[in-house]
Amino acid sequence: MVEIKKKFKAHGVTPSIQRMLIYQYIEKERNHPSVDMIYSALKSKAATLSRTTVYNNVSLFVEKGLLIPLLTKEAETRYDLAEPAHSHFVCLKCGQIYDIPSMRCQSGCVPDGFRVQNTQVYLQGLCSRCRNNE
Amino acid sequence: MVEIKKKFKAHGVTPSIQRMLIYQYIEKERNHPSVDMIYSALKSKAATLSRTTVYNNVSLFVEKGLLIPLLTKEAETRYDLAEPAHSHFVCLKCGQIYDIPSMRCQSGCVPDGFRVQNTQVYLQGLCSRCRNNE
DNA sequence: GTCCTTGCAAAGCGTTTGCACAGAA
DNA sequence: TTCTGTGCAAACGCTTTGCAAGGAC
Repeated sequence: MVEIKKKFKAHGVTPSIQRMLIYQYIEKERNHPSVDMIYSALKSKAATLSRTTVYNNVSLFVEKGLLIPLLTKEAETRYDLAEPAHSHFVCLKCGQIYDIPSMRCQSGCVPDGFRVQNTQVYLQGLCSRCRNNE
Repeated sequence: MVEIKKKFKAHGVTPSIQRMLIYQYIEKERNHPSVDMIYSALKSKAATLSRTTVYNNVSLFVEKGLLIPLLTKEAETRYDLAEPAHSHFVCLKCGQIYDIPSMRCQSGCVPDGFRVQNTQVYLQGLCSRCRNNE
């Protein structure tokens, strides 16, 4: 918890009980959760927690650079720690999202005058579990 | 139109007037359109066209491998030609999506037993127009 | 006739917004 | 008090679904 407060301070986020719980959940579970996954997991610990608060705070975390929203085709947006940078493998069968080492791509692909700020790489295919169950 | 019919046949899509118009629009405009962009552009040419038909057919095109849905954080899903494979640059300021050459990433990043079927790379930053207007 | 396609209308669902209350400084 | 954070309820908007009518074969 002390670590989380430090991280909040470094990113200009004032702590609250709800914020701590939400961030702690994401950092601990590493399951690329949706708002509803966070809400469902935490409402037993914080009975009055509302979905709105989860929405408010994951948006704040994204704005402050603590989280990134993952680009998926699912209806629900899923979130992940912004640091350290890494790429993702999405299983087309079970939908599981796996963290993989950050992939670097060669430069020179962008037209003159464009400035790249960040890169998101999504590998799509079958994970080993789903291949074994085929 | 004859070309489109050939392409449809090669992908197992039976032609209809609506399907031809929709695919022709995407192929010609190259603007990574949303369903609504397609619908708005075509309803003058086909007065009875419905949004449902556009939804039905872009989904069919995706299923048959003619289109891919782009991974974006916008509310509306946007679509692009599946072939030839290429990557995308998304301007964080104006939202414009640019096609860029397909970026290849080095192998060995995926755990054993995983099979990669395709890769989607999104570069995010500022396009030259937005940089000049800063 | 059968089967596929179209398209209107309504429902579904994740997300956002309005607003009032609570809590900290 | 003043400002920030919380959370209920309602609204919003993209998408999906139900279903009936039209068209091809």
